[in-house]
Amino acid sequence: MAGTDNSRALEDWMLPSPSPRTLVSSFLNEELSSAPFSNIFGDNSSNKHLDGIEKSKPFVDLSAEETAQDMKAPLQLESDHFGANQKSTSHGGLAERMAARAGFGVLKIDTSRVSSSGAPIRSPVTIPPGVSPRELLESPVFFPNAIAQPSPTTGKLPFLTPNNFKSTIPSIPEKSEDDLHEESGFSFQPILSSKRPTFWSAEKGSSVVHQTHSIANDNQELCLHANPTATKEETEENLVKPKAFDSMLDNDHPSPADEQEESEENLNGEDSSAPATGPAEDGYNWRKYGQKQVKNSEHPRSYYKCTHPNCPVKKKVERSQEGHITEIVYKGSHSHPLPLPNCRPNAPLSRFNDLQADGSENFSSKPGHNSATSQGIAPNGQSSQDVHSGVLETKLSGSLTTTEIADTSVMESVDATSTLSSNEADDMAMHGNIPSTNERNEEETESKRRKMEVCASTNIGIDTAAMASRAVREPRIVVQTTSEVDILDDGYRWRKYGQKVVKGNPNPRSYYKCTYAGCSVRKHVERASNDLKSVITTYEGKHNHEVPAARNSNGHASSGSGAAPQATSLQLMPEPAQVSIPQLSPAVAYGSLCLPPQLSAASGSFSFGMLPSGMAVQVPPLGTFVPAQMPGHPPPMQGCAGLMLPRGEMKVSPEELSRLPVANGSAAATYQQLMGRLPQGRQM
DNA sequence: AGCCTTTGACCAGCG
DNA sequence: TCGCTGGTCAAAGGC
Repeated sequence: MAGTDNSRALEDWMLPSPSPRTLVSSFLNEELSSAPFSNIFGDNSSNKHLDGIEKSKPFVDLSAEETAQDMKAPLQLESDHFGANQKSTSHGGLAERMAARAGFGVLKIDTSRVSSSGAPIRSPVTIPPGVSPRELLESPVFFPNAIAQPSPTTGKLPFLTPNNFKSTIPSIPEKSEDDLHEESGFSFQPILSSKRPTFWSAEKGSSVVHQTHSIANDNQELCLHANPTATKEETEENLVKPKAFDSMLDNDHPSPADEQEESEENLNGEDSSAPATGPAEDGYNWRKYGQKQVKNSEHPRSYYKCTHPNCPVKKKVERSQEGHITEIVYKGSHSHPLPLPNCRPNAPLSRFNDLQADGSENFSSKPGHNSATSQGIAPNGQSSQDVHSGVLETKLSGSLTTTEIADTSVMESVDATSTLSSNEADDMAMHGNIPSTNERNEEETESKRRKMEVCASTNIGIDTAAMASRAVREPRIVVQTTSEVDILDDGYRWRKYGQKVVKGNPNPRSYYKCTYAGCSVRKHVERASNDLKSVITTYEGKHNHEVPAARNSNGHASSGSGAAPQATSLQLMPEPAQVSIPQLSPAVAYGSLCLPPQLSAASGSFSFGMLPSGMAVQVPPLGTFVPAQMPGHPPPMQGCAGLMLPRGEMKVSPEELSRLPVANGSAAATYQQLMGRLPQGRQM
């Protein structure tokens, strides 16, 4: 079909673009993070986001004939999605509201540190001192697929592997735009991340940032925000954190779990001042249209609709009197990309301040995830799920289960935490058929899961009550992808210690332990009983270590797991074996055009931008250049390294740009060429 | 002024 | 057909 390629291309490229933040994070180290990121950006970059939105409609160059396999897919990079002035006005409440709206935890950014610097943040994209680039790096936005999701257990970004891309992307059905809109499945991308402060986090320390992308059917809404200046209500999304689950929907009262988390953070020396209050949002705008007390529930149920025109997505939220979210059920699939705070109509720029303060992210974010669609590869439905573009840094204070089946995503809370303390039991169960705690929990959770699966919708349930009662317990996270992917390759190293067939699923379940010394994280992987292409991975526990160094194409761990690499240690690693850019989400494509970070590292600051609107450029193959692995950081997104230029900053004609050697992997050369065109003062 | 929340009433599905 | 229940509508008020 002639339209197939275009559709694919559209689908791929229309996906939510990675946040510049994420791009930056891919190559920044912690040292750099302390530098005033805003220095790089000129005033020009600020306050242009709105304008950029209008101009960026042709986000995707459909004229490109390259197929997804071509590695030459034209990419029109959008720039000016960055927010305007960054003002750390509101530090709390916004995130909470966002969380409530989106049903996700809100990333909280310690803006206090930012403000303390005394330097006004002008750059649309800024990384507050103290904010580790890791968070940026962990941004799910970078993940073209579910596999690329941050580890459910740690929130770290998983290492993107060619296999993942190859295995998932091809499975993405080609859809017309109409189809995308008609998709009713729920895309969900629960991403739990570490407690570390994230780029977006504005609240004290906080915690978990979840970032996802929504499909970008509507380019107009596909605005990238580097600027945390968003309005309160607009920033509350995309962030999914278990903690937030407790506090979603304007919960002003931290749950015991939250408190526990904070305590843990304190112990860890991490900023825990972040209030546990506030709802988490997924980046979408919700309008409450009803509330009522439902039978058999001690908690009132609130009904929300996505405020986007013609968007059928609804969600139900139940929360306890204490404000704890007890259940969130999503229905439908967003027919639009995640509305970014500064992209929203009528959204005052001043509100961005709140966004930043709250650390909410701006990118898409639909709960739900799946290998193919998460991170914006596919908009909706089976193969395409909305992606949460928001950064989610999560405090895993509760149990969380995510299940996706076909176009249905289900996330429900499960009492699986008890299994965390019974690893031995699991072992016994493995070898002696003794029901492990897992399995015991499984039964009770299974019914819930099935119940939710029955609904052709995405459900997110958070049993906050259970969470409260098990405040300290580790969460159990179940992620079911709709594509056949090697979900095992999540960046961590696992040792298989058993396999068995569990009740209700003819497919054997494989049990794995994290091979890291002292790490008790386990997971089991099985295919869905009703969908051979779906893989359900259940994680238990949280990694007490960082994601192991990324492995190169040969399967060997890359260097960098030891000493902290400098931001300038960007490595050019031709990896022909890797998936070509066209097979990746726009996020990757963006990253491919990013410029080498080391050039910006000299000044201790960095910035990024995007290519001028209307430009379609060829992107280098994935892996053309890869930032060095940073200790304690997830493997950098391959192909994502660099500096992006604010739109308008770079005066390069499409013709010239197309000739830039980015396609052959010469990112540095590209960078230099581009930088040479930048106005003085913009360069690093 | 516009958006959102609240809240009581209404509607629809189901047993 | 009726009652129950969940879901939705829409007016009113707040922000």
